[in-house]
Amino acid sequence: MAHGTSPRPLRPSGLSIGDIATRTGLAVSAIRYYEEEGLVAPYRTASGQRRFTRADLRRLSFVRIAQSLGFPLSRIRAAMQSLPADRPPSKADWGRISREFRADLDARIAQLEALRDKLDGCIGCGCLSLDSCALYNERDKAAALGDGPRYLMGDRSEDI
Amino acid sequence: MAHGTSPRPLRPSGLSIGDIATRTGLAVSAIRYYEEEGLVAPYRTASGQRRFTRADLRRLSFVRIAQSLGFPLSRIRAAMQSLPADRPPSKADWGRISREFRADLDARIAQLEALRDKLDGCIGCGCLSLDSCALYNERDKAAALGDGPRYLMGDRSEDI
DNA sequence: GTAATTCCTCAAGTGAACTTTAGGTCAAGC
DNA sequence: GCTTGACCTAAAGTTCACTTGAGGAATTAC
Repeated sequence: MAHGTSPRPLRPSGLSIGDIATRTGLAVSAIRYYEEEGLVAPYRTASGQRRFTRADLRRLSFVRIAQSLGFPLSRIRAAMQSLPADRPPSKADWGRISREFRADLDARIAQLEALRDKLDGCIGCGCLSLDSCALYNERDKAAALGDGPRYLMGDRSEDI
Repeated sequence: MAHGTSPRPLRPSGLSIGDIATRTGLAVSAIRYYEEEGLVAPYRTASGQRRFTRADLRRLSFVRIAQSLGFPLSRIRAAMQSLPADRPPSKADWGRISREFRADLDARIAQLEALRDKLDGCIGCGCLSLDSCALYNERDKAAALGDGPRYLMGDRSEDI
């Protein structure tokens, strides 16, 4: 920690990257990476050091939480782009994004449950080799989870 | 397809990698990769071409299904290592692995539901910035999902 | 018998989400 | 006033799960 034994109150000069790291549990290198990726935009001191506001702290906490829920950074960035740039986001702003993610999450859980039930009926009964097996043919259906292992979310609308 | 317009019956010589690819929906390159990773072990013809048995087809189908459920290859390999090497796996063998994955899946769904509910209570109410927020402090708890973004499964028992 | 496929290996590339390293600047504590 | 630690940038490395490409051999189709 840079500014003493406990992180100083945010005012007047904002938090350093080290302070933010300990507060959010993110690595310093991860925070720099998130800035590169446009997930957060700290201002700089005269000498070029990053300084973070309370709103930045919230953004980064949200990134961490959404990540732990399995959302890719691209999705998180997209959602956060709807946050206001001119004023600090309000409770309502965050609530809107939260509801968006909540809906995605519900869908993902439902999909997972459906597949789990097929797993019971299908692998459990040994029919894995049959061409009529529901799980086996899952790939043919529109409702299948993303078809690449890298896209667990199933929310990627681009090509592939 | 190598052996005619429709894939020939498995006997006497097994299926080629191309046949397996069309049957499982996997790419040829993916199947080669899975062999490298020890997930399947086809035999070879005199000239070095891969030939797959019915048991191999089942293994690869299982890999595809488990992948779509979000399990990493390392986990799938670990589970399949308990399959017998000397005889083709029985219905009971697959059933045991299936139950194992089903349990993991249930746990994952439960975790996701718990986090979703916290998302409601926590981000929804705007408390994201408070140090007492449950989601915010999720990382401190043993029950948290894997702490790296690459490990959505939370089933990785190694270091980190 | 030849052309078109399919197959082979090995090496390198891809994308996501970072970390690590190298080489330096700046600020805090004594 | 100097050392120590935190900070900076830029580039390269890491892991997972593959794909792509190069260069060549074997098989199949006509």
